[in-house]
Amino acid sequence: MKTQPRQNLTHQLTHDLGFAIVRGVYPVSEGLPSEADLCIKYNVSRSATREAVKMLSAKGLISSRPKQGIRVLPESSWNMFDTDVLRWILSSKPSLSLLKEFTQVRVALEPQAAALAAVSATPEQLAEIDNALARMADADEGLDDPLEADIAFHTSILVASNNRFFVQLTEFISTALRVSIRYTNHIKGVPGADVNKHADILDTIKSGNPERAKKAVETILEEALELIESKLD
Amino acid sequence: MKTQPRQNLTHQLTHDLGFAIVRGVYPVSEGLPSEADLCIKYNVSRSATREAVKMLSAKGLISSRPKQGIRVLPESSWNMFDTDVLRWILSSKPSLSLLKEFTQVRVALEPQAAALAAVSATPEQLAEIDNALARMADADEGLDDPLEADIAFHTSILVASNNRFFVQLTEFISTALRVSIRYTNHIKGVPGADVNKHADILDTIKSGNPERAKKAVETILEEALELIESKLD
DNA sequence: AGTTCATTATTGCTTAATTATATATCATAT
DNA sequence: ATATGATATATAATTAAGCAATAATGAACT
Repeated sequence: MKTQPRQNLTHQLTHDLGFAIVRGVYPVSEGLPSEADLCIKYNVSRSATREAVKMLSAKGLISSRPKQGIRVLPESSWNMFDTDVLRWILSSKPSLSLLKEFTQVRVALEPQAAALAAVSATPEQLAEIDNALARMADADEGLDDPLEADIAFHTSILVASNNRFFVQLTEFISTALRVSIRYTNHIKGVPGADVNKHADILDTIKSGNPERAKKAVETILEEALELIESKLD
Repeated sequence: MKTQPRQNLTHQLTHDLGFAIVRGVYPVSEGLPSEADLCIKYNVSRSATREAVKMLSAKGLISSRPKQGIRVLPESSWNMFDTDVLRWILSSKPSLSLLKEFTQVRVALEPQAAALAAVSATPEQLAEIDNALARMADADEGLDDPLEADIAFHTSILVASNNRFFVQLTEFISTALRVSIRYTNHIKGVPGADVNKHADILDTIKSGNPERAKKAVETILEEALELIESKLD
């Protein structure tokens, strides 16, 4: 794992430490090296270290108190809906069971988002979904990236829900999807997604029928979930 | 809004700035005062300021670059699943439409979590839900806090889903629920929740029937949603 | 054995100086 | 006039060094 330089030292260090923590380099509820030791180890100043520590504690990975030192918090308090944290987790321990759990979340969220979109999407938002669908069709011809087109389709529905929480989840979904889709397509043995089924989803949303929209998304996601679960046994 | 002193200066400043940003004191995509000005305004050192800025940027509220200064990011990039951010938002602009959106998220998540719990909850986890239900009953007699008992019930189901993402959402749900339940009970004119309906949920989970568990939770949440929507017109 | 007190490791906080990096300004050349 | 490029400037980035506050540990004293 090469760690290409980030925008600045603090971010670089935040990334390095965060990734190390997620990888389990430092035992949970045990200690990281002290600030002073981290300075030496990473050859940076105390301030840079402290700023990185503060960022990681803002993301729920660690806590730091005088004399006690810096402690890794239990996984349950890590903010997995922070895309940095999620990326670190996915790139260090991309387990199949985590993909299953992620897909279970999608099964909960995306059908509901589609139902809301069916009721409240603006013409511009519908055009955006349409556009993503066109990209998926292009991708079938090798004219676009199938992965990114697929992601764009699903996130554009979240945006069209006009619910701030769902909109906020676009980053989360697309981050995990970037790993998940690649995997499911791989085990299906196909390079891209089924454009027709995605077109169905858009139709139901356009027709303004929340129940049908919900069902259409549910169908496609349950399929993905079953595919993953079948590999888990 | 009194700002009681937090555990330390940096956290205090993070809270003050975060709350001010969410309240809209600093125009979005415009600038906060420069680090130097913030030092003067809050009478703290440069390092304390920088650490607070780093924490807020870790939560997606701001970005900071040389010459450009510190900018408030658009709301869509605020990490609303961070409990600090959520609390700031709820205590500064607790709008009814935000409660509606939150409840829509609950409608998506909690039925699915209950379905998973029906399939995979351990005896200890079931006991935990049971315990929360008992607290709700006690609260009916004035022997416990109805709000906290209700929250405990709903979060214990999330935990029993044995899905890391749902478990992670307990903090999010309970933070928003603390505002939401108080409001819905207020407009219903009752002090606590309907214990019988909650007991039904536990029964369906215990019986191991995911579909019925899902339906049971859906029912109770759709009710809450309709209540809120009826007040929005 | 328990309580108090000193020791000590570690983070918390301040100050100050230097460096890097964007942005804007202005001069120059086309 | 309009690009182009050099220069200035504002701002964060980074380092350094020291003192303060805090909490865990162990020692001393009932």
